[in-house]
Amino acid sequence: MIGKKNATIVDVAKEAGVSVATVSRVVNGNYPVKPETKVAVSAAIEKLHYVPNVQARELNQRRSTTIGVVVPSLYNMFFAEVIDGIEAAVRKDKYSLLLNCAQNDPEQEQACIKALVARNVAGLIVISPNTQNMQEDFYKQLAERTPLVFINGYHEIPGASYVSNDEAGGMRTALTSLWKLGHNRILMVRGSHSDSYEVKEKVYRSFMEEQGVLDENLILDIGEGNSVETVDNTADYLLAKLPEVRPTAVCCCNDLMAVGALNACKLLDLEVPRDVSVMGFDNVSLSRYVAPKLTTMDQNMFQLGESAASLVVEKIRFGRNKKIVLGNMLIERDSVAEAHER
Amino acid sequence: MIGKKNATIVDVAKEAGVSVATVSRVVNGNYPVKPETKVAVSAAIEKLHYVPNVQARELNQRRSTTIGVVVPSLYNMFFAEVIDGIEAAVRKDKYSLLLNCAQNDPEQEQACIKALVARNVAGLIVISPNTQNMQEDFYKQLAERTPLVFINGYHEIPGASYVSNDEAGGMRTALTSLWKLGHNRILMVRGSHSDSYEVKEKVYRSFMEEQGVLDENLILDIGEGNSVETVDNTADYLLAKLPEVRPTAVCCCNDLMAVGALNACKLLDLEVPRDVSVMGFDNVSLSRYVAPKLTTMDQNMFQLGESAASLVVEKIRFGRNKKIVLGNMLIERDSVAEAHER
DNA sequence: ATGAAAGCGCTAACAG
DNA sequence: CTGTTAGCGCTTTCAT
Repeated sequence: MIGKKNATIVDVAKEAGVSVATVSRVVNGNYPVKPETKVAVSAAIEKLHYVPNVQARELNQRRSTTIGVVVPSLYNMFFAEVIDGIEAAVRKDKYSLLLNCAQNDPEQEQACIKALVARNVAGLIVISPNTQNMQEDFYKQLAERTPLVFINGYHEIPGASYVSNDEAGGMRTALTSLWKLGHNRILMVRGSHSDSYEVKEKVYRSFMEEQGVLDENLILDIGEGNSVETVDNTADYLLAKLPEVRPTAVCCCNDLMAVGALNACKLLDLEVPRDVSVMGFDNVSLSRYVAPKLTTMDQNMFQLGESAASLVVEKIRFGRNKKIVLGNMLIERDSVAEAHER
Repeated sequence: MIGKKNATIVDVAKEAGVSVATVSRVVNGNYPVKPETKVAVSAAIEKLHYVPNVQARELNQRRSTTIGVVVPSLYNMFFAEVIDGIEAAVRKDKYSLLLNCAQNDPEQEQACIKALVARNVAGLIVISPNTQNMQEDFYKQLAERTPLVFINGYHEIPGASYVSNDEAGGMRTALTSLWKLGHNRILMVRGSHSDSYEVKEKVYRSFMEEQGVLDENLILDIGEGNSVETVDNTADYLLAKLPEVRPTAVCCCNDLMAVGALNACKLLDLEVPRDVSVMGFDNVSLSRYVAPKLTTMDQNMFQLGESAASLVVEKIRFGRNKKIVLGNMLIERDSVAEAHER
């Protein structure tokens, strides 16, 4: 490395003609220091561009002010918006954010977390954890030593905190609203490897059973639900599925899939919502920009992130774990209408 | 904090009945260790769930394996996709990523960077730096002590590395293609506070001057270009501007603005591209999902991120700074067509 | 092949 | 009010 070496507290002490303890005191302002020495020290700090080494400080104090975040993907705006919320909240509490992307891969998810733990994070937030990892002992072990909060994770891990939207309730609301509009053949589109999909499918099944119309053919798993290809994959699947099962409505587990559904309909010359209704989930910004605008369940991502941040901090400071379930709301726009015969 | 205390190297040494040096050696595998002791140590590590403390290691070695990233906003998918590229590349080199969001605020941008420096990052990547900060001494000072790379930053800072798309070239290509289609009243839509906009406006001006049709009324600054409100703000501005200046085409500095333009046209009953053409910039995923699909300049965000990562690493390891300019390509979709009288 | 010890940059008693 | 010192968890000579 080229470049000037960073000044240390010792350099500053020498420059100012005081001890390192005094420098530390003026930096932290936690003990009285005579005004004139403070001035001298400040001058030295200024002159040498001294920046305290947080790593050293935290090592000494046996604490940490960084929190680790693991996302399955950055592709879905859902995650970006959640991260935004986390970042904003965490900043207020003077923590920094170490971000890792698991790329929808359970092993990489574990690797990310190990790396984060090695970096001595004060706590960990995992967004939409991989189902498989939740079933193994992995997270159980982890929760014993590191404050851990899941966003939209549903397996019970002792000691972990949770924040989620009421996805089950949201799904039921979505389904109910569709049903009331006369839709009796509702195709559910889901993805793989996340608990959220399981939760939603379960609600779908019980709702449909209640109505006495559960049809296994009306559940479609399009695979990875948060990748660059999700929209196009969904459209591809639906190109075959739609003519085959002729649903009156398509109820999707996220907005990416819903946009894929929109595109498939366009290709099949089905007009949305006249010929078929499309329901989204999440209410990412994208849902307002497509045509027709998506009717979708809002997940309030920013708040999801904020809440998660406050829960890690609470766990870090007081050892308390908690569960927060945020309500969600149906955003009615233009992709859902009354069912028609066709 | 509740929870078990993390084991340290000392605990492991005791458990295995060896010295800390030996434990260090088996952890790092950098010195010969007798097989049986290695086994004993490994067992102790396993038993105590020992994870080496990276902070302590790095303090000792006076190095760092974390790199800091500053984005102005997470709202525009442009940034998410760039971060994705950085994350993937950085991971390969065993670095971790400390993410900070400046929320489009120059002061917060500085605060982010200071926090990152205090955390002893090995290097820094700043995406779309704030124009104002680039003009002050701030980055100049910084570059003297910390490896620094800008993504789409244009002020010359000695010692910094740069990666950008050829935004000037891209703008010219976009304009040329519009011009060839007969558009002679091209409204340019830009944002504030980023060098990118300046670069593009400059190209716009000289291009229009060359054609002898430069009209100050045809340059519109919609303010913040990467916020939640960008799309709607743009639409609002355009609702007034479009009837007033009656352009044949709208050339936008990013896709968010272009989507806003699309929405404004819809509201004004202008059909795109029949009545007016809309040109985007970036080619974020969004641009494929709106209707009509955006014709736009691809910026290849992932590669932008990857390249930036490789440049920081190069600067960290060898002290070399470099400039990379990636080419970009016009993606012709459905929002641009020949100019019509109207 | 292994241990003892110094020291990375910092804070926090403790002693003046 | 200020200086001295121990030690955070780790790596790395230097001995053995």
